[in-house]
Amino acid sequence: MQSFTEENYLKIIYHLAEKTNNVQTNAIAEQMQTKPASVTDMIKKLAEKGFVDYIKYQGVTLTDKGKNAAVDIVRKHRLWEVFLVDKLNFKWDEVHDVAEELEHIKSTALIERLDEFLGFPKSDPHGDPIPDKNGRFAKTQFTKLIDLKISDQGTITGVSQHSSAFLKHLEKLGLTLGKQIEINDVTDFDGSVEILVAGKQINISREVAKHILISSNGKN
Amino acid sequence: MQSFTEENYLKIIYHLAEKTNNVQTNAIAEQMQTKPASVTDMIKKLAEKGFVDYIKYQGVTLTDKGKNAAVDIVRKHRLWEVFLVDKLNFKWDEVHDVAEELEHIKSTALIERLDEFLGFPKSDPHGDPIPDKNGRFAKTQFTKLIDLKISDQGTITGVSQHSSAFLKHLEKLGLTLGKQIEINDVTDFDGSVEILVAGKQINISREVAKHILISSNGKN
DNA sequence: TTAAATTTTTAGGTAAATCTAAAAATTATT
DNA sequence: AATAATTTTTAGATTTACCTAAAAATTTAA
Ligand SMILES: [Mn+2]
Ligand SMILES: [Mn+2]
Ligand SMILES: [Mn+2]
Ligand SMILES: [Mn+2]
Repeated sequence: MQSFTEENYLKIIYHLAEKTNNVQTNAIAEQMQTKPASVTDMIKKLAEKGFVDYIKYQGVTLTDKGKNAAVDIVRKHRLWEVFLVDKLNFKWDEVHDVAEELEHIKSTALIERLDEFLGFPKSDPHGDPIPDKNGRFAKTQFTKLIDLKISDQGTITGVSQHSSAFLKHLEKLGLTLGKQIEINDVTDFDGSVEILVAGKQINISREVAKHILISSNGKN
Repeated sequence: MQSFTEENYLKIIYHLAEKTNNVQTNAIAEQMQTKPASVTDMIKKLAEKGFVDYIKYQGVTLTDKGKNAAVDIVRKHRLWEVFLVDKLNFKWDEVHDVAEELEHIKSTALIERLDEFLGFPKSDPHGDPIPDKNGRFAKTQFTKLIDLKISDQGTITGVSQHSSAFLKHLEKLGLTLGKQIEINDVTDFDGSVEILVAGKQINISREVAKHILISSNGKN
């Protein structure tokens, strides 16, 4: 059984490992909003407990045990987010912080019954996949909207940024999960993208386009 | 904002204060499963923060601020218990420990929406009243089953013991909330009570009868 | 391939919540 | 009222998760 803090470290290491194999001390510190020295302390502890493999100065990688623990927390986080949106009418930009707390509740029975109550959802309100109780989930292959070419079409199926500000902005633009879009033009001046969504033509910045994930379903 | 630990102290002091006005250090220590010396430390802290009035060697009483904080935690605890039983099909003997964790989640929006989702329940699975968002609730007046006389009738509306062992035992005997009972006899030998419930005559020990709460609705 | 910049670790300390052992105050009993 | 028993507090440590400052290792750049 891990502490609240250890769980947060494991989850953050897990997410960072999606990008780079060896996760650096500084990267963890930044995510945990703490100092590198504190991270080193915790890393040693996690290594001792068998959650990570650690070589001094070389960063960490999760062991199987560590990966399982991390995926379990991710599963809880995302299931609670579904609960908040589907059952309690939270908006997709309001759920993250509460889920950060709820994910640490320790009860296998609770999370399995919650999963059932929600109808075994496959993805959370931000389009992220929800691991099943064995930790398995489909690693969906998304394209970033920014990488599409003119006249490409697709469906919005995820976002790679979960800040409330970003999500509220998307909401206002009508760019929510499931929406069909088509690329009309890319502005020379600032690289902003003209897209067609729900019959309307709108312009979104490069920064926004970078964080919208599309499942392509048309002429490539 | 109080810590997890402070919240537990406040809740326990609140419950102990339902019996005696001045709550003793040792009583708190027993409930918190900790040592009296630790309790003294925490009491000082709570007094400094204005949650309790404290006179050395005289025990503590909650201030209004402390009472409000405690009632808020009780409200959360009981609402989560309702959620677990009504929505996730937990049994009434399975909910307490999980609710002990859930009660510390800090989000006013969450608890208000949960309350609404549950239909603003007035009592929890053990018959305990749920404070509204202003901390108000009816202090229901119960009689202990043990205090009833032969031929008295009533409805089971609560229990004053929440251990899983006790609740499972009641379940097996068919003594659940809402059940009508009538006192048939009190055994001279061991003080055990013969009661009529759902057409059947059963015998319950004094110990069990002490912890069943009845709202009388018949010949007194 | 040195020197500079960056990253990471060590050393030494703090604050919160706990503990044990012993001292002090209160309450109960003779 | 004196003594015994109980309750409560103090003193001094421990553990966890932090911190700052400085040293050490690694990486990058000249
Ligand atoms: Mn989230
Ligand atoms: Mn999410
Ligand atoms: Mn309970
Ligand atoms: Mn209850």
